Amino acid sequence: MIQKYKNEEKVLVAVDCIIFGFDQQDEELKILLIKRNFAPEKGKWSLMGGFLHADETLKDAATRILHSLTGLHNVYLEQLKAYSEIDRDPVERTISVTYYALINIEAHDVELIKKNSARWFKMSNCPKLIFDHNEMVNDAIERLRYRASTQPIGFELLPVKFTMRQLQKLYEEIMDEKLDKRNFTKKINSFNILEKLKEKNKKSSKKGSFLYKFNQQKYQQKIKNGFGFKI
Amino acid sequence: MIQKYKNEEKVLVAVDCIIFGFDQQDEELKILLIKRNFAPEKGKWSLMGGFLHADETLKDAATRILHSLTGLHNVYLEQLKAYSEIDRDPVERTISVTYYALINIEAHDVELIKKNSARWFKMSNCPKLIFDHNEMVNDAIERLRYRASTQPIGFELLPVKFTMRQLQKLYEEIMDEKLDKRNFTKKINSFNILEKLKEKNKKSSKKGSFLYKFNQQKYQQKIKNGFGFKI
DNA sequence: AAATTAAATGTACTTAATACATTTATTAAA
DNA sequence: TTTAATAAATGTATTAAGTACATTTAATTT
Repeated sequence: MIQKYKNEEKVLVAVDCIIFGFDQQDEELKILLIKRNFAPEKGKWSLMGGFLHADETLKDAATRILHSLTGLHNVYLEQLKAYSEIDRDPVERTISVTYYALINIEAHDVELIKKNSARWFKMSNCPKLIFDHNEMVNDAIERLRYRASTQPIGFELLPVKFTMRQLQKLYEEIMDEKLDKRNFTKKINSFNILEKLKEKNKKSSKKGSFLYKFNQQKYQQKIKNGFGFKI
Repeated sequence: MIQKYKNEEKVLVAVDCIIFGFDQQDEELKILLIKRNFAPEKGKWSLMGGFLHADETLKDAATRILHSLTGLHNVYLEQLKAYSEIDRDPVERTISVTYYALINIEAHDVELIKKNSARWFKMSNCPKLIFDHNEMVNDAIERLRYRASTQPIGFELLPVKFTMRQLQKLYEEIMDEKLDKRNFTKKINSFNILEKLKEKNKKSSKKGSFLYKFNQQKYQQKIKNGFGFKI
């Protein structure tokens, strides 16, 4: 039998989730925050988080935490970074590993969110958060931008059928810059990951705009092989 | 007084370092590995690592570990990722956070390395490592490639004065592809981060090749603002 | 004087990025 | 039924960046 490691100090490990959603009503990128209901910083806004259990990986923990807030399974999750400043949590020494999640904002469980006193906030209007959570959010949006410029983003954040305008607005929100419609369309089409449907969405204009959906296979291919998105 | 978190499980947190160096003799990218001198897996090759202490951040720990092996201070370090599979360390549940380091291979303390039974290995000839360390190395080289394509690399890995050939070989090693000499020179010059010196390095040819050094200020500027390196 | 070595150098071609304005389909109101 | 309103759909010319490619040059050694 191998001896255990001796005299080594164990620490608390937390997992915090930066949950992104794209609100199709007002075409804005949002994050889901909870109102902390215990001391310290009770009543302040915070990322959804929890402690790592002995029998789960970090991703397991992130999945569990996300499910407990949104009711969602099979969510896109990517590990971001470990935060370890000694006093980042004033209660006790805790390091935190962050994950960011991309979810379809229409699909989550509204009741659960209420129960957890959670709310969607515009990214551009993110409140002051507890501890180092604002830094986490900033790091997450930076990573999301990187991902959106190297792999397709959208399937996780949009409904199954969507318009070219919605996709463009999503990219504009992520990149935080206006894009040219014609160049955007040209670029997206060149990736050959969309299927144009015969249906139109008539909500936005008299003319209506055609709906698209992702070609799953080609989309997954692009995720694997990547692309250079620059416009 | 705020209560401590109760009933939460603490875990061991390790830090493992992927230490890159560029060997100017044989113009190869190498990593520094140690021969593990305790069970389990005694005698096997491993990344240099250690446990996180209560009074230090993860980066502090990485710095300490790196210093204990190389004698170097002020080394370039970047956090990579946390690894948390339950049985990744068979002794006891341990999560590990990796950092990669870029060092000038000529500058380290050779005695210390010997004492730690460490050795430089060609990246392309990395041996089988313990636990999930090979995965860590693969993730590290991927990140290094990303960094080399968005920010200048070189200052950390090359001597103060170097030839254009050395810089090109370094990039070729990192990217694992041959580059065209004229296009490489053109590109690097367009970044305007080098100063051409009057001196020549006569070792490599009869004609000799001019030495360059980085313009510190412009180099740091590029690190902040980034560039697109693609050849 | 000739041979050797790697360094230094430029151009034409192809591809990708950018800037930019008009017409069209449909519905609702006059 | 005509007109007004709305956002959608669409193409081209220009500029910038990436790629492919071969010869001459400086210095040293034989």
